[in-house]
Formats: sequence, structure tokens, C-alpha cells
Amino acid sequence: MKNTPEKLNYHHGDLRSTLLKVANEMIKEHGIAEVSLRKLAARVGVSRTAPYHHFKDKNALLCGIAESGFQKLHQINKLGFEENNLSKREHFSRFIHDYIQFASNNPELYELMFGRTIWKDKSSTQELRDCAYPCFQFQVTMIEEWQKQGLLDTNENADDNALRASQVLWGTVHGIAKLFIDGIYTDNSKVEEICDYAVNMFLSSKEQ
Amino acid sequence: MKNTPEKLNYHHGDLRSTLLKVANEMIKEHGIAEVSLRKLAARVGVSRTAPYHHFKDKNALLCGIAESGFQKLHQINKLGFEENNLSKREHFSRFIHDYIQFASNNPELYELMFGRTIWKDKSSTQELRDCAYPCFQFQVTMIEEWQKQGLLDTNENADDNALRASQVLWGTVHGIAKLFIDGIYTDNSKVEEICDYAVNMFLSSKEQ
DNA sequence: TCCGAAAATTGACATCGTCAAGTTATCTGA
DNA sequence: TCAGATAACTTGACGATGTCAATTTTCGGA
Repeated sequence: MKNTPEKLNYHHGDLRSTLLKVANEMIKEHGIAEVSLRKLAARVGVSRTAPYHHFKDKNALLCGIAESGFQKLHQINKLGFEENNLSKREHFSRFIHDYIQFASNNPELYELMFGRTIWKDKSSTQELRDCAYPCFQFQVTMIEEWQKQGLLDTNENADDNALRASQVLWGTVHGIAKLFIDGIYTDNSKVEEICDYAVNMFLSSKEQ
Repeated sequence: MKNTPEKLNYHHGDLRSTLLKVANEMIKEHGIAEVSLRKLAARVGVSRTAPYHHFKDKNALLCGIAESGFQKLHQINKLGFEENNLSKREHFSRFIHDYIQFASNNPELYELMFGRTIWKDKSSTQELRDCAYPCFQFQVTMIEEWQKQGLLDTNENADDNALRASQVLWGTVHGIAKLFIDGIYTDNSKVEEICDYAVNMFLSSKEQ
């Protein structure tokens, strides 16, 4: 009953997670724009409306996929931050590189995670927000720590230093990632150089 | 013959530019996702396939709209750069603010200009590239000038300082703009503060 | 004046998201 | 054990969209 290969039963048995898994594959292979509920259902071997019993609509399914992305990204940030064989500067550099690396390795997933499709007009699900916000928050925490350590300056005129700094820094990595992913920066071989240059610009007053 | 109000003639007379104008309005009012060729044609008072005689496909029309956006942005950058009642620091600050201001005032147009819709898969038209590249290039020129003036550091380990710095800086403003436009940063009242904070982060070693 | 090219039209098709109504399997409790 | 509820799934249908092909209308120049 559990090991039947494919669609011998009327009830699929594990459709929800299968849909997420297969949708993820499709996104990776053909890009998010190519993913339609109908193609997805066909590939899973199920009727076109079957997904509606597990996701309110297409948007909810996309949110579900994005959730796993935020978990991955959060995990990567944590690993880097907790690595203790690195200098402060190296920690910061690693954060920048890791972030862009993640985006660059999963361009279509990244596009989904941070695209307006799921964020605009309050269309994000509660579950998605529960995944994403802690991920965002962790970046603020890291930056707060780096400010305390003196790696990053604080600005006495601002009251939300960690928040502001993280908005700017996140903006930077997000912007670079997007410009590559969306096809505006086309020379992928320079990603690392750009990251290094960014690190230098933010830490220039703290040489070596 | 020219002053007939609307659609008395079989030949519209100026359909191409009318389409661009009306599409621009629709984007501004209802967002780019709501713009379909059919609705556009209906609003202009013309059949659904009429636009195809002036644009190869929907993508070409979108590129046409984006073109005017790049001209506007280029103009704004030029104006700021040529303003001569400003200190170096103020010039830099103005660039950052102007950029995000533009994005913030024209969110849907900005989304179109820098979205994957028209850039991914080489789908940008030659005309669009002819508009956009000079606009990008101008940013490099400005930054090169600021490096010469000593406002921005250069990095002796890098060979393309102006290009790298502009990729990072453009990434920063683009990223911040995108995070707002796409609905991830939601508190619009803080835009200016974030811009100011960014200026400080990049120029911290050059206080006052 | 006539004719070819340009501009605009109608008809058609495949794809898409989603709703409504019906069918089938599974679970629950008497 | 078995009936009834409920969850999982299906088919049919609708309107919207981008775009192609074939056709009609108009304009401009020889």
C-alpha cells in the first residue's frame, strides 16, 4: 500500500509533499515562470484540480515552496555565524559570499522567495511569514553583533542602528543577487570579485 | 483628420505611441501584472491584434515602455551630477536618494525596467539596450569621478575599481528599491532614513 | 486612377487558474 | 460489521490571455 510505484490508487497518499517536491524540481529545471498547476498535476499523475485539496490556490503552493527556501537560507546563515575558526572580518565576508552563493545556486527559488508574486498585496501566507521573518531577524542579530564587536560602525544620529545597517546590507546583497538573476549583470564569472569589493567598501576603515 | 476625437477612422493614425502612452497609464494605475494586450487594445478602442502591427509581441511593447523609464532615470542622474551647488558628499547622497526616489515614485515602471520579464533569456530588444546601457554607464562614470575626487576609496587589488564599486553601489540602491517595491520592506516612511544610513556606511571614513 | 503595401479586423487555438458538481476511497463509531 | 460522514480525487466548464492565419479596409504613390 505504501510502496506502490505510482498512481495505482485513487488516493495518492502523500500528495501534498509530492507536489512540493516535484514543483521544486520543475522550478529548478525550467524556471518559475514555466510552472503551472496543470503541468505539475500532470507530472505527478493526478488531475488538474487535485492540488486544490492541499493548497488554497497556486499562490499558497508557491508560498509552500518558498518556505523551504527560507529554511535553507536561515540554516546557511546560522552555520556561517557559528563557525568559530574565522576572524570578524572573515565572518562578515562569509555572510556576503554565502548569501550571494545561495541566490546564485538557486536562482529560480530565490526569485520566488523574494519576488513580488508572493509578497505583494499581502498574498503571503501566515506559514510563509513564520518561516521568513525569523530568517530576516537573524540577519539583524548578526549585524547587531558585528556592530558590538566594532566591525561595523554605528551612527549616533540613528536610533535603530542594527536594523538600518541590516536594511542597507541586505539591500546590497539582495540587489547584487537580483541583478544577476534577472539577467542584467550577465558576466557570472565576476560574482566573487563583486562580493569581495563589497566587503572592502563596508570595512574599508578597518583594514587588515 | 487629425483632430477627430477617437476612433472614427479605420486607421488610428498614431497607434504606436498611443499604445505606449495608455499602457504607461495602465501600469501606473493598476500595476504591470494587470496589463494585458487585450485590455490595452480595448481601452485604446482598437481590436486585440492591432498592436501586433506595431510591436512584435507583448515583450516588445513592454520594452518600449521601459525605454522611456531609462531615459527619465538617466536624466535624473545627469541633473544631480551636474548640480554645482553641492559638496562631494552631497552629490553622492543625492544620487542615492534620487535613485530610490525614482523607484519609489514609479514602482511599477521600475519593476518593469529591472525585472526579469524583459531581461531574462535575451528577450530585451536592441532599442531597449540602446537606452539602458548608456544609463548604466553613466553611473559608472559618476562613480569613477567620485573615486578620483577621493570621496570613494579605490582598492589596489582590483583592476576595475569604478566598475566594481558601481556594481556594489547599484546593487545597494537596487536592492533597497526592490525590497520596498516587492512588498518585503513594508514601512515606507523609513526610506529616507535608510538612504541616509547607506550614505554613512559608504562614506564613514570621510566624516563631515 | 489603380495597385500594392500598410493598418486593422475577425476567427481560431492552446494554455492557464479556478469553480461546481459528482465519484471513490478511507475513517469513525455504534 | 457496516453505515454514514468526510476527505481525496475527478470531469466539465468558464473566462482570460497571447498569438497565429486569413481577410478586409484604407492610404499613398506611380
